[in-house]
Parts: sequence; C-alpha cells; structure tokens
Amino acid sequence: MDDNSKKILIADDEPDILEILSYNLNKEGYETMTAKDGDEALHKTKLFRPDLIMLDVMMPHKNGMEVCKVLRAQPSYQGTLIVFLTALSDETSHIKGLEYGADDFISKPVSPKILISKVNALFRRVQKPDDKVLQAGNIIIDSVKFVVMVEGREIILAKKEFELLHLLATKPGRVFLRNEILSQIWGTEVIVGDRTIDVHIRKIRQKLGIDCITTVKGVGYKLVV
Amino acid sequence: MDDNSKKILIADDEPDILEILSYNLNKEGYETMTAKDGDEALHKTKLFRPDLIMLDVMMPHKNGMEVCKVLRAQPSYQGTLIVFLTALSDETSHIKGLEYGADDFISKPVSPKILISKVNALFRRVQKPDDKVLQAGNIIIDSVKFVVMVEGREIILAKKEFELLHLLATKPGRVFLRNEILSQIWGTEVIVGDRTIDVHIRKIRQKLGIDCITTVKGVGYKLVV
DNA sequence: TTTTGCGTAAACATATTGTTAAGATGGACG
DNA sequence: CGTCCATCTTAACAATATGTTTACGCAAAA
Repeated sequence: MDDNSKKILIADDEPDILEILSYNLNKEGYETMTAKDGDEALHKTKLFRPDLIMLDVMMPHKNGMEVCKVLRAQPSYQGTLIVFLTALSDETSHIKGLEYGADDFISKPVSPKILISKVNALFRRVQKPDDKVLQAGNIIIDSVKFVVMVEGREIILAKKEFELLHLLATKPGRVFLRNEILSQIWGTEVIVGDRTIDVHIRKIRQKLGIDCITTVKGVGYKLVV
Repeated sequence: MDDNSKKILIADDEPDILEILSYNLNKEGYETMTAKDGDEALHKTKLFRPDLIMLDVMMPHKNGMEVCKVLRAQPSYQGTLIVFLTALSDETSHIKGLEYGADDFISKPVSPKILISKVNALFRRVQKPDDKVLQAGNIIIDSVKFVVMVEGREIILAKKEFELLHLLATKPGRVFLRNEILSQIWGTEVIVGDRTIDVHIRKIRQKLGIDCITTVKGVGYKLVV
C-alpha cells in the first residue's frame, strides 16, 4: 500500500472517460493503461497483468460482461479485481455483473472522489489475510475447529464440503463460476466430472438443513445471506 | 515465533485505522477481526470471544465507553482485556475510561511500536503462571508430575503419548494438522511414517478410556471438550 | 420439441485412518 | 556383559469415511 505500484487497466470506448480515469488514478500513484474495446482489454490483460480491471459494460468487440466471464474462468485471473463502469440508472447490469464475479461498480458520470475511494477500498480489502473464522448470516465457519455452526447447532462437514462452503463464504452473495470453484478447490491438474460439484453442494445443503446456497443456472453457485 | 493466536477485536469507524492496526497485529501473530461501530463490536464480541478488544472512543451506534460498560457488566467478559483508542490530547477520556474498567489506552495517531509493546505487555500481565498444568474438560494434564487425571483416575502415559496429548490440550477444540503434530513433536529433521501418529493416538484413547480425541479425516486430530 | 443444465440417489473407487503384531532401540539392573 | 522391559516405529491388512462417477429425472430455455 505504501508502494502504490498497482497496475490498473481501463477499458472503455469513449476516449474522454479513459482520460479522466487515468488522470485521477495516476495522480493517486497508480499505474494505468487503457483499452478501447473488449478484445484489446483481454489482450492487454495477458500482457501486463493488471491488479485491477475497469470494464465498460457497453463496448465493441466483446462487452464488459463477456470479458469478465472469460477472465474469471481462468485460474490465473481469479485474484484480479474487476470493476464495471455502468450508466447510473442501469440496475440490471449490477445484478448480472455480480453473477459474473465483479467486485464493484462505478457509475458514470464518474466522480473522482468516489473513484479513488472505491479503488483504494478494493485494494485494502484484497490484501487482508484470510480470516480463520468466517461469518455469513447465521452461519459461522470455523477453520480452526473445523466445524460449522448453524443456529446453535454444530455441524461436521467432510473436507471437500468444508472447503467448498468456505470458498463461497469468503464473498457472500457473490457468484462463483463452476470453473472458479474447480480451480480453487481441486486445482488445475485434477479433472473431475461436472456432477461432482453438484453432489458436494447437495451434501452441504442437506447437512446444514437450511437453504443458503443458491444455484445460478448456467453460471455457478452463491451463498445467500 | 511464539504462536500466540490470541484474538483481538478492533472497533473503529475509520477504515484506515482498522487496516493499520490489524496489519501490525497480524504481523505479530495475533488473529484480528474488525467492527465499524459499537453495535457491531458487541455482536462480534459475543460471536468470536476475543481476548482483547480495542475500542475507539468516538464511534457511531454506541461509543467506546458504552460498549465497555455493557461488557463489563457481564461476568463472562470480565476477563477480557479492553483498550481505548483516544485522541492524543483527550485527557478526560482516560479518567472516564478507567472508571469503566479499561485496561489501557492507545492514542492516535498510532505508533506501531507502542501498539505492539502495549498489547504484548497486557497479555503478559494476564498470563497464568501455571501453564504447567493444563485442563480440558475433565482431563487434567500435569507436566510436573507427568501424569494425566481422568475422572479421578491417575493415568501414566509414555513420553510421546504425553507430548501428543499435551499438544492437543494446549488448544482444545482446535484441529492440529498431521504436519503440525509432526513438526511440533518430532521436529523437522526426523521423519517418521504416517501410521506412527495413529498408533500413538490409539494408545492414548485406549489408556484414557474415554473418547476425547476426534479424527478429522484428511486434516488432523483435535481434542473435544 | 429438442436441448441444456442441474438435482438426486445409488454404485463404485479411492484415500485415509484403525488395528494388530512384530522388530528395533535403548535404558535399568543384576 | 547380557537380560529384561518399556517404548517407539514400522509393516501389513482391515475398516471406514470420503470422493467421484453413473444413470436417470425434471425443468427451463432455445
């Protein structure tokens, strides 16, 4: 954080937006680069490995959602922060964006103050070490004791089940793509069938007794609070 | 170094303060969690049972003094350490804080050095002199006499068995990974087979006669209370 | 309608641990 | 110095929990 050599890629088809954003981020000490469409964004992401990517929702050659989906499906970019640039009114984009694994939204027209505070907050959040005790709603996940507490009951999960629930609980409400889950829990070398995740999800639902994991068809799973 | 794993709750409405404090405390080996106002502090205190609570005097939804007063009124939190975060000049807070049962004060802006030394000092002060005798549930482990008491019976364990049980009893409920157990009891140079741990666990279970050690498959063992 | 994606249960495969007994080691002691 | 004895470790096998696949059903989307 003191060495603000964080790299930020900004993708938007309007040159004015690119300029305003990079001007303000540069002033704050961030290193920026720009792309004018989705394909260029993907290409430059591979090249420069930015720490944060700001994607305009509406862009030529792959819109923001598509770029996000492509990136999130690859293990190497799952730690990368992704922020969407949306029109102020656009509510549906927020919902869809979360499903695809966005970390935040910035609405246009952009206020420099909000921009900076959001970006700073995101980086702050990321570098925090993983908590040993997670809480999401009335579920407490204790990695130290290796138990899950639900409504006072103490529930024992098998290892994979525990890991899966723990992953979802790191970002409650956010959807995790099936690819993301696979690479986080099984790693990239191991290859397991599609039904495997379902079965584990089912066991978790069964053992917890409450309906806390929601299926987002065609996308993945998320923990609801 | 010394494996503290003491839990510290930090309550402040300024994110920057939370970040600075938890960063420094984490680096020192403490486990931290945060709250952004008084109500959240109380809630998380009940949930996570921290060993020390750092309260900003000025917070939304119950200020530090109020939180302190609530906690001190309950017997279960009288052993909990409470520290106030105050502005440097604020003399009256010190006096009032002492009346409410504060254990120390840390003035903002916070110096990491002072922070760490104060926190360490507080824990040193409350540390029990007799950790030669551990108790977990109805099991008493006496490192001086080298015996274990279970339900009045005096049981003699072999050296390795004793060390293993003692290790588990230092943190009842916590899961110890097999690797952890190996490095703690056998050290890093010695290499023993996987079954060795199992056999010792078995002997302990057999000798104690009660089922106090739980297997967490794929992870390790823990002592239940 | 056809296709796609997910839920479910049972069968199957695997990994991890429990158990037992048999060497290996080293100290105590005559 | 040799014997006894407790402890530690290992190997072999049994038992079980866990993980994965298969097969099939259902519902919603194309």
